[in-house]
Amino acid sequence: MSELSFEERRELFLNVAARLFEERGYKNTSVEDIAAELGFTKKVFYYYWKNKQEIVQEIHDRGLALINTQLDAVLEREHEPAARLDAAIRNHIRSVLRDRSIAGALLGDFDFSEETLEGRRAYTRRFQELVEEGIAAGVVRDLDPKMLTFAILSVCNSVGGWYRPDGRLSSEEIQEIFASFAAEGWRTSSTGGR
Amino acid sequence: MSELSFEERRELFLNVAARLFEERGYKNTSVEDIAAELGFTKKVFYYYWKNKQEIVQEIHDRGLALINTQLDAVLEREHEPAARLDAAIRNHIRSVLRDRSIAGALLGDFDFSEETLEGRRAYTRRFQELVEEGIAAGVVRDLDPKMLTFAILSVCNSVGGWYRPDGRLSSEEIQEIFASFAAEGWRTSSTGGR
DNA sequence: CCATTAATTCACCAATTGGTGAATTAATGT
DNA sequence: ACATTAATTCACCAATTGGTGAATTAATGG
Repeated sequence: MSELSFEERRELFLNVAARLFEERGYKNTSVEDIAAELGFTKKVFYYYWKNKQEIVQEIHDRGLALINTQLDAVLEREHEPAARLDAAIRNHIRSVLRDRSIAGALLGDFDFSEETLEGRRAYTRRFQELVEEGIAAGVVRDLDPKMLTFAILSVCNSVGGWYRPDGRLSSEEIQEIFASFAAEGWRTSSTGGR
Repeated sequence: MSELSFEERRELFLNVAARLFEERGYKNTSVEDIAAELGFTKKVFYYYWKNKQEIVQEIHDRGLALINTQLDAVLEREHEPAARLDAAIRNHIRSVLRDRSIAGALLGDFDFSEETLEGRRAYTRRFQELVEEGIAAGVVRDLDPKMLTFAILSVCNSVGGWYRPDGRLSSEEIQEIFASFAAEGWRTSSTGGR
């Protein structure tokens, strides 16, 4: 009758914690809050987790691993530089919209381990490489690659801050709008030329 | 010999608090930290301020008032819809780069009063109106105005998150890159037409 | 049934922190 | 000098919170 394994129970904590961190912020969520949400004393939390830092770390690491894996798959299918960057952007937005803990992880206010921060930097670097390849191929504007990468990622990340599944627009629509904005900006391309 | 008025002393606290909030975050800055930075006991803080909420509120409100005033001035000079939106964007980026407390205020994690939140919404609405005027005039792409406004502002705000005055690029360069990205996106305009 | 291990609770500690009351010192006008 | 007010300090409270030790209950295998 005891249905859940140790790992499954951990998963339970993980999901609840991710949701609460994202709703109230890391500092505003106590270990007791997390445990209480599952009907437990906070000591139970410490039975499954070493400390508060460990769980937020794991939320972050899983989110980053997921988005990286999906990016692998996406990039395998695209070969033209502009298409690759566009696909990476759409993958990022999609990930953030689907799994809110990813947004929380990427924007969070907690202090991560150096290792985790390096993971974040590595992901950013993947993007910057796509940008640089695009510039080299002449399909991406010749702006400072680092700044351009930051700008693109900030657009992608921002949707996580306010998107609600029951909102006016579907996640597909939002993805389309933001990816399109990142690619073309707000200005009407003067089709008349010049 | 006592050189500072009550108001001037308040200003002192205001500046220090703004800097600390922005460096460490609101929750991670104690009232004692703020007072200690000025060589005071924390009780002195409470001599000049009602509570912690009051000072963060005032930081936010001043920042918002400043950026609104500057936007007034900027918009008085521009009349063509595209130029107005572009000028508003540059004004926003410039403000965020110059006064770091504005970035902190716009991105902060504290819980604001309803009144303050309304101020924030009003500022966003000004932007959205510029976007809508641009769409009506055919100089801004016909994307969902609200989403487009969010996307633009998220780009503008993001610079506040990592800009350091002693960094590789000047604030003018950053402003140019981000405003340009917001307007045109990352994709090379295929000058070949189509 | 019993011994062992897994899971959970209770009561507590220590540190931090927002905030306060009462007393003390510095400045000021008269 | 002196009374008054402005400015500041000290000691403290109460609440929150991350984390722990010891005991207790539930599950399990022999």
